[in-house]
Amino acid sequence: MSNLTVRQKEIFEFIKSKISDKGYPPTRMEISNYFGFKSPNAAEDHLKALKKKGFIEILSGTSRGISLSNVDEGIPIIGLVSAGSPMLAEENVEKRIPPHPISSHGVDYYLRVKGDSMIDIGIFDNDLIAVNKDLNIKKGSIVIARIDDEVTVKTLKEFSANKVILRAENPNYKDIVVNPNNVHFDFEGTCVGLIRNIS
Amino acid sequence: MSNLTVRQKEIFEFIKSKISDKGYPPTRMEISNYFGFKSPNAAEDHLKALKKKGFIEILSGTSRGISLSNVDEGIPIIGLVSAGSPMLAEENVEKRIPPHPISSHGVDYYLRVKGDSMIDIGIFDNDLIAVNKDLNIKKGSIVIARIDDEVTVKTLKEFSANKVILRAENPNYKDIVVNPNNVHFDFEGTCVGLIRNIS
DNA sequence: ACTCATACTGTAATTATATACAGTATACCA
DNA sequence: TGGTATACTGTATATAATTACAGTATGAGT
Repeated sequence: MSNLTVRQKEIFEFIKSKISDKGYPPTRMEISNYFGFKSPNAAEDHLKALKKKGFIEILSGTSRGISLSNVDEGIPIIGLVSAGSPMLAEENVEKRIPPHPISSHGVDYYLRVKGDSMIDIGIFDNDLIAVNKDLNIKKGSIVIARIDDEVTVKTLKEFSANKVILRAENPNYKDIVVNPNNVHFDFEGTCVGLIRNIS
Repeated sequence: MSNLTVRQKEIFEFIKSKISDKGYPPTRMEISNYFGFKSPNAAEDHLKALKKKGFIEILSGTSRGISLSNVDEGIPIIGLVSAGSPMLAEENVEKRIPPHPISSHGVDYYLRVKGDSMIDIGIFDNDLIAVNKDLNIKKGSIVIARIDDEVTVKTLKEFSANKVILRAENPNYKDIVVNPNNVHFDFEGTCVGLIRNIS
């Protein structure tokens, strides 16, 4: 999405919004009217730019023949996280799937759960948890944290400038006590939902 | 969906499939070509019939101006089930939400879980379980069963002509042993997934 | 200085599309 | 037995839509 100009992005968003609420893409004329262009060719030029940059496909001779290119479609599933790489780095994306059907917060990605440390609150091995990375971290939240490049899901019990306590929801695990000044520590997000496939 | 003729249903399905895989609705000509009509007016007539029956909306003067009417969109969430009513009766539908993002089987509806009888396998109070109603019931499956108009979710332990054993996944609950000949008993479906919102 | 990308105006032509009108034939309902 | 719905063919036309060509103007990169 990054190598689009501001104007091109506006056009692209307009096309997406038309598709989602009307059910079909706009014509050149409709784009021009919306943006106040006096010539349909202005829209044509923009479409060509979007095509060139790989964001849409244009079917020639077809009315409203604009298809969105399915790059980056869907919410990414993050499996194993490579050391040092940002959560959403492409190398960590297992695949992409549709949005969470009922999450009341935005979902930035799904994280595949490894292990049984959270089974007492119903988070099992191989479940997908829905993560929002911008929500305010607060005591009692289920948080996704990174400690020295290791990513973990735990309940946040305490949270101050020099002491963080993370608790597993499984009596077999001990609390993790961290001083963020001594180790590399980051909150990666908050768990806002869960998805499980039962086959 | 019921008061459509066979032909009309075919047309309607064709329109839906075009929208979902091309991203825009078909023209009269494209419909005619697909069905082998020799006149675009055959398609026009069908569209008018579909409009009259409320399945689509047509925007006049607009190319590909066909919108699906949003009746029955989404997978229903079933909350409390009224005694005697079929699972999917409209009175039982709490709301409708998008499909399960990763379920490998079809999902006919979601059932809102009440109680803690399945917590040992991570199914908690208020979770939504995804139910497929046509899957083969087999030992070990998590099944949705109706016993004398009461709907319950349990693991199927035994299953023969005159004995069914349903087991809760929580040691505080006893097995439910049923003779299908003596009580009103039905399998309503199999649990194929789970969704949870964490707020 | 030159090219290229961006962001448009203005005009115009071909073709894609919607859609009315006139029929034909079958089936069902009252 | 006449009306209405279904399911088409066949023709025709106004208009919706794509899309090429010719410009103008600005800013970035080389």
